[in-house]
Amino acid sequence: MLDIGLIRKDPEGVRARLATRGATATEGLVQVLQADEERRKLVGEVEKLKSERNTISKEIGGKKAQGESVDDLMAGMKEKSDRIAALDRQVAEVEVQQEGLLLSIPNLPWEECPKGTSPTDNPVVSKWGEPKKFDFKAKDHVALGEALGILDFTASAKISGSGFSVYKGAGARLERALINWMLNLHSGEHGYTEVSPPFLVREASMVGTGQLPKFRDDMYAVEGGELFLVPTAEVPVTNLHREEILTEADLPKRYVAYTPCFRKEAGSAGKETRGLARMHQFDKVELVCIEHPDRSMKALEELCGHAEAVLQKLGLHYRKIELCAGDLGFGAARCYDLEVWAPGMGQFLEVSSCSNFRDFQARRMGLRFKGADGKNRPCHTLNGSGTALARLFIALVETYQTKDGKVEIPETLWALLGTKTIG
RNA sequence: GGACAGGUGCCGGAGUGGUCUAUCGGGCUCGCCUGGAAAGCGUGUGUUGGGUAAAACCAACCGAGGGUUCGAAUCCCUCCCUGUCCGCCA
Repeated sequence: MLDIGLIRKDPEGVRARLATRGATATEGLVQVLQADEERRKLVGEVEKLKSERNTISKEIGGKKAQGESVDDLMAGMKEKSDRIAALDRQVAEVEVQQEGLLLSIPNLPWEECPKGTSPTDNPVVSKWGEPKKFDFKAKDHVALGEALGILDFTASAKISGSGFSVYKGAGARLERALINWMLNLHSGEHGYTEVSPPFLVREASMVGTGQLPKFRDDMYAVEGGELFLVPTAEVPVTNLHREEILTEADLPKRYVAYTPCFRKEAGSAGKETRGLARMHQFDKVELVCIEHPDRSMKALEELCGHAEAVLQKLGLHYRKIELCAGDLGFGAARCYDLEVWAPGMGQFLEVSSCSNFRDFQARRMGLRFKGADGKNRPCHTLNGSGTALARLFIALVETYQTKDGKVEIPETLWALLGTKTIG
């Protein structure tokens, strides 16, 4: 959520920065300013009346206590109260309107965000490793996995339909080993506190991180309740400190959490849907950081480095790209994507998205810290996948496949997996 | 799911219609005192919105939302949460 004070103070500056996201990003700006002006006018009016009412009510109390007549004071009080009630209703109405508009306006891109309007404008920041070369025709993970009996798409389709997966045997164990290994890495070596959060969250939490109200169609809602299945651990974990005022000494807060992620993926049918690449349910280990505004850009580099460490330790070729303003997610001010090379599919797959939201989410969830000057300011929040499973699984089995259809597992996972080779 | 008891400030804990400007105690801040500390004394101590150059000042907030009233922490309704017991259950 943008700061209404900033919009009021510099509407043209805000408009110009939002416009770098694309033409539709500035929708609602005019209306939100109108609502703000209307709201302040009404509030001024009603508070003056309330002040008068408070004064007279006290006088009535005092006179009654001394047995004096209060008839003259009572005259007109009912009308005043009715007028206040009517104005209060108007204020509430305008507030709801203003809040709704503010919640639907995306974040301001970082001042130095790459310009651009589509994914093709995203600059490649760096590459790590080399694409794996084979002296045979590399299979994709679907062919490999089904032949090895570690993936069963027939079963998952039967149980739940398309967009779901069944891992079996060494496949299931590999999934679990990867989750454990990543949690151990981030909590043990990168200084994150491990959290195991709820997988169902209330609407307010989804509003806090920005999924709602705008992206309701992408979320799974529990029938009859107001709970939603988490689309990412970012939601429950960032909301750990919702409506809190932290001290500067509390910052940074770093959390790592494993959760399954549930996404409807509405409108993405047919794109990248082969095998495990796009699921309605997938596992993910997520990194979350709550930081001081002065340090959040540095924290983004660190957090992204922690995600990169996963790919490096597994010896997987990947590239790091920075999203241009036009490709930035709704709440992000700056974002890096990590894309791992899947040699069987012959393409890069996004396994991590590391974003700095600055104060956008913090404003929505009332997450503040008390500064040295005693003033409360919104914290900055960041998160990044560290990393997403399914696609990591794809890259791993496709990269380490052998000519005879086996998979040779990197040494880092041997102990947790209990074997060096699958097949 | 059922019954009962609760939810007040940083913490404990009063307050059942009117100077509540939320008693009191503890904690913490700053100051005095002291060689230094403790004790003691004094002082201050929330959030949000409006307002202002900044203040002053004003309004709202006693779990949340409605209602009654000139006036609500207090009375009424709905909901949420916590505790205890019962039921159910991994």
